[in-house]
Amino acid sequence: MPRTIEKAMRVLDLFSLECPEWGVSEVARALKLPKSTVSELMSDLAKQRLLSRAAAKGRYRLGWRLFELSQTLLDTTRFRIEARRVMEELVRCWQETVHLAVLDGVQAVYVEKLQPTPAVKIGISRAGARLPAYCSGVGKVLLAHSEWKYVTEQLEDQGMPSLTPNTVTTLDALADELKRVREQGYAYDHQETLVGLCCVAAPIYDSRGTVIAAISLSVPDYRFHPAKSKYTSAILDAARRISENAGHALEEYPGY
Amino acid sequence: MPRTIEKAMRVLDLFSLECPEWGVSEVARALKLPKSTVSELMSDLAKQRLLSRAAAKGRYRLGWRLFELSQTLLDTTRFRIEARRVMEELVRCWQETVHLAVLDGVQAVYVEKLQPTPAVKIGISRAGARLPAYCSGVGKVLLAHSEWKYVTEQLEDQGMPSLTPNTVTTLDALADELKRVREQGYAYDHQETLVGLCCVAAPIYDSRGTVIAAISLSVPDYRFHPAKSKYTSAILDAARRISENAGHALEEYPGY
DNA sequence: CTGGTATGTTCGATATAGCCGAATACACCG
DNA sequence: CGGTGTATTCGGCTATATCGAACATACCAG
Repeated sequence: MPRTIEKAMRVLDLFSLECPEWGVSEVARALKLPKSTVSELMSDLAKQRLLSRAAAKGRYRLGWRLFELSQTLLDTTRFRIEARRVMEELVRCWQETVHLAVLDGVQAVYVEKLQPTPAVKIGISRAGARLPAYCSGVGKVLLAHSEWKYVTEQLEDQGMPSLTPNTVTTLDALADELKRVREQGYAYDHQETLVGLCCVAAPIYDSRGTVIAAISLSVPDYRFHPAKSKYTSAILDAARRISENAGHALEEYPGY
Repeated sequence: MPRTIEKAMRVLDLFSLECPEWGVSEVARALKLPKSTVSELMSDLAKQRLLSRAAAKGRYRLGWRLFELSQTLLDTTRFRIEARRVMEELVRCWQETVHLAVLDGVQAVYVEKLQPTPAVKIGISRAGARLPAYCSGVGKVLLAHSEWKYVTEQLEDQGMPSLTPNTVTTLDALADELKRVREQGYAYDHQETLVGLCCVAAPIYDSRGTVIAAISLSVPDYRFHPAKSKYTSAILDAARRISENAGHALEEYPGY
């Protein structure tokens, strides 16, 4: 179990929107490691272009090799192109925010976020953001179709802190909820991530019938309830079209 | 000098558009390393979410952590938003391919590529692609404004293979060319990357007057020469607008 | 022009941590 | 069922990452 990789990731994880630049000493302080260790580690990360620095002894930024690798990841994620097309249509039609997410461990990673043009920004979500899956619509859809044994293990380790009063915070409650999600073929999020915000989310299947992603509509509370069923069928239809394009034969699966 | 990082990158670099999935044995064979070593390394990369695998013992794909990190890189690259706006305008106006690139070492990395809608695809370039800088328009612009000492060192190591008969292949010729680029404030690429393709490229400055990126128009040979000067002033104008938006006071620099 | 306190890098002895071969386990195929 | 192909586990060896001290710079205030 190469600890070097882990340490390297702890360094990379420091870089964020708020703190996009880090010096050796700052990192050493933040991670409580000797400066010398950090200096060598970061210089090597820079050699591999995972980090870059403007001046020869200046502070570091994230390196373009990350973008490179990320692009080959995206370019080999087939459903993304069709998903984007359908998402654009959804936004145009409903004037609400649409998310596309994949499961990574027990966390949902937003692959794409589309908003009605010059809208009020919703919450903190952005493409590339990572969020515990148990407390969002897309997340619950993804968990519902993954191995329960693994999910419990992970969540027992990581805990289930509540983001709002409505967040599911026990494994039992989550098991019930996921069962419902599987049966009905979609998931609601009633202000579980953010107070005042509701979502409907539906699974995207590939040709083997595996759930590979989830798509959701996010709508402010007051606008959501009156038209709940309309939003639901809209997101189901969108998910179905993306799945079909990915080669999925739909008839056999629930919710359609 | 942590060799672990280097090895990890050698693994990640195997993943490409053509080969997006790798098993442990395949990687071991490709890198001529013991399976056991590779197994542990890749399993750890997966723990850090730099790799992911569908099944518990299946083949690996690139992991979403890469996308996550890449997004914070992009989101902290300020000039990108304005650059994209200007690029869209360029494409609409000239109906030609536009590239945005940054320098990484002595290689150019394409940050963005825009094409006239359903056009013939130009060459192999795509966002996220990496290309030796000495043989492209954007590359020469970027090299022209970076430290010559470092450039020579690197190019002596890496060599300067020619991609077309027109490629600059000696340091002396490159020095001359870069001098010209600095003086005139833009660079031409006359079929140096790809036979039949020409470019004009111009530098993008930040508020401190540092060149942070380059933008280019790529035009088929036969269309380029008749309208060379039009394309040139178009790309200069675009670069100027992006630079200004990035806080650059333009008057003091050549080429404008 | 100091002395003080930041910064980042270099070095070498130390012990840790990653490495590799052999053994294990599982899948698939004829 | 043996014969391939996967991938993982184990443990001993040694290479290798680590850490503190020393060394460079740079900056600021007295």
